[in-house]
Amino acid sequence: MATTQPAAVDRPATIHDIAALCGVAASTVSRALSTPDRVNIRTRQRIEAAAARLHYTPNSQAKALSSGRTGAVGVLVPDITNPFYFDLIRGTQLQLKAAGYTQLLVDTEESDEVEASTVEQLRKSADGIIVAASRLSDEALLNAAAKMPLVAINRDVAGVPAVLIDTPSGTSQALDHLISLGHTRVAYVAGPTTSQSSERRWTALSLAAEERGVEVRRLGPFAPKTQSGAAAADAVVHSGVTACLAFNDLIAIGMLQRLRERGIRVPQDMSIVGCDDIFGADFCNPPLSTMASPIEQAGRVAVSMLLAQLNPFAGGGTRSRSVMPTHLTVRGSTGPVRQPG
Amino acid sequence: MATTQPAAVDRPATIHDIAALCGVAASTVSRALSTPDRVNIRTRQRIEAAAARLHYTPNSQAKALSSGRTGAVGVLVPDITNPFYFDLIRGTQLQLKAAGYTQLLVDTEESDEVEASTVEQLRKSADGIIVAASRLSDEALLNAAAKMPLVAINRDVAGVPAVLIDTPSGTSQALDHLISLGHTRVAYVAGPTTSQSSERRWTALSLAAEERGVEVRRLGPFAPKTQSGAAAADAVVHSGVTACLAFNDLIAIGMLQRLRERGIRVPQDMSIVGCDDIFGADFCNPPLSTMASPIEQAGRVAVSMLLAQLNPFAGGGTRSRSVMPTHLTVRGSTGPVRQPG
DNA sequence: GCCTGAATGACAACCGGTTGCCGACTTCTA
DNA sequence: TAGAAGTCGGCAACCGGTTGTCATTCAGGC
Repeated sequence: MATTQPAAVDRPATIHDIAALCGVAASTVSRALSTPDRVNIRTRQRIEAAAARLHYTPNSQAKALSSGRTGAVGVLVPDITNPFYFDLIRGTQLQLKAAGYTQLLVDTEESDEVEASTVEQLRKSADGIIVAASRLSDEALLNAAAKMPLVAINRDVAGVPAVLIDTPSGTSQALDHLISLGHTRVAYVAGPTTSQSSERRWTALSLAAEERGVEVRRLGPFAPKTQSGAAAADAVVHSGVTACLAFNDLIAIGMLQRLRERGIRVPQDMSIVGCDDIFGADFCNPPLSTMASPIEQAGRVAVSMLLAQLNPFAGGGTRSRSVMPTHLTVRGSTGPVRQPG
Repeated sequence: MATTQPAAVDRPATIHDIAALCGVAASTVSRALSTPDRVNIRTRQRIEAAAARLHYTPNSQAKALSSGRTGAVGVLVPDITNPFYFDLIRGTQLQLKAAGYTQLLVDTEESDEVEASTVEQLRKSADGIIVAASRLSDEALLNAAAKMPLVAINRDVAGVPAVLIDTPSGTSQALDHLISLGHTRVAYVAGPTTSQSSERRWTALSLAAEERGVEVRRLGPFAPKTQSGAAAADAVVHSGVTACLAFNDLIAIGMLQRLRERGIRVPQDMSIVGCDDIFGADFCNPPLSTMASPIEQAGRVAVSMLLAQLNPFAGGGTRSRSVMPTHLTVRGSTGPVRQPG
């Protein structure tokens, strides 16, 4: 059967096949498909019919090569398996797809070198990139942003368009919450020293604490993984505080486990506030009070900002900075301070 | 400073730039870089030096267009935010990167149509694809596999290379575990009807139950999300069983929450076994007994099988099927049956 | 009936590589 | 020293589109 078909070898159809079928030049086919106004409506309809008949799909490589636009956007995250990024990735994916772009997702393995080389490579194979929690130095990031359209997420560098999640201001909410429960000695369980948001959060927190006349101390740094939770828990207990803010939910969840092993009750003996409201924060034991942020939305916003850079027409004034609010979600891991004595 | 540089407009260097710099033809540069034996060692070294000086990086689009190889592999998952896929994705990513390939990750949104169109598109822009938990019909999948190198994960279709996770045999372990705890009435909380593994698991389970003389009943189907857990929990309670196997951990975790709301204790009043051992299964409340499988390894194996298809040399006999074992991990969600009366 | 201009479509160069083919130069052999 | 064999590098076509330029056609205006 199949062999009796006239034209179709089972190779994807090209514009040349369509051109031959319609008796026009390949360039006409190209125009009919990309700038329909440039071609007579009758010709165009013939071409469209032929394209449909041949199941024509444009070759994105060729398109990219000749037009310089790849239709792809790189999304760089430090660690795919960190649940924090799930919703972010989903947000970017949905928004990119809606705009007809392909998402190139890369795990940079928490490494600035991998990140740098990925950026360099993507410079040719993507139209722009979105970098979450970049490990690059300020100048390296600025440099990258100068070379190609780029939006950073959770990284604040002058001159680099960014979507920021305003956890610093969330920390004062969290602190107020703890104060309202009677806590006066609070620890901050810091994330990696390379994390800008950890730094900014600490700054905001210590400032807020000073204003309110409570004591905060900083512990760490700890890697943002559940495995670090044990060490963090021990450090917190040893420090003598009654409550703590963890850099993120992974650490907080790890702490929960360690504290249970040690027979320290949460929240009776220790209150814990996490950050990010990741998958799992609502069903761990006890459920985690945490600073929730609209991560998926952050992803979408980042995409919109990038697309605005890519085609400056299409309205939508090009914001170069967007701050997502954070709010405290109180669950079971925070409670009144234990009355001494 | 930068403006005083002679050649470099700030455009990525091409082989033509190198050729001009070395006084050779572009084709020679191409050969020096891709088939080094084909070119004199002295010429080659000059070219390599020039390439380094110019920070030359090959343009992958152009490479793909002319050679037909893209250096990319598509990885399709039904839902990126399902934690089950995290480790899978990480496994494929690591293995692909090690082999010098780029991973194109796509979320097919649980839709066979999206999946089909993605496959069609990837046919040109990737050298091969890995499809996890395909929603395609058997014939569609077979057809896709005929058109391009493809490896399926968790999908068993004759003629389609696959990595299978042997949960069916895991179910009898789980059943034995429950029987050893005294349970005789057990429910299977089924996943989507489109899921082949749900079907196979049910088949294996009902067979094992018959052999052992215990009663199993099937409930569902339920969507593989925590949100479905509530309905599943209610159905299980209503069915009068004392233990159940859930299609996956997401449903099981959702059930845990619902049961707690209803004041039904796990495991005293109801034992639950999940499947997949996803992120969160170890810290939910109570920690979930579950069928654990080496998902990351499954991803790696899938990549190896695909690469074996791509370059049939390089040894490593092309297996077309690989089965990953499953084992039961017992945690807190299963316990002795409650003595009636 | 001629001129102007818009509409239309063909031609060809180009994007950045790869690769088949061939000629020139070396080197080895007889 | 001539001829054969092998090395090495250049030419040019090609991958599948895009796009600037230009010739042709046709309609309308005078």
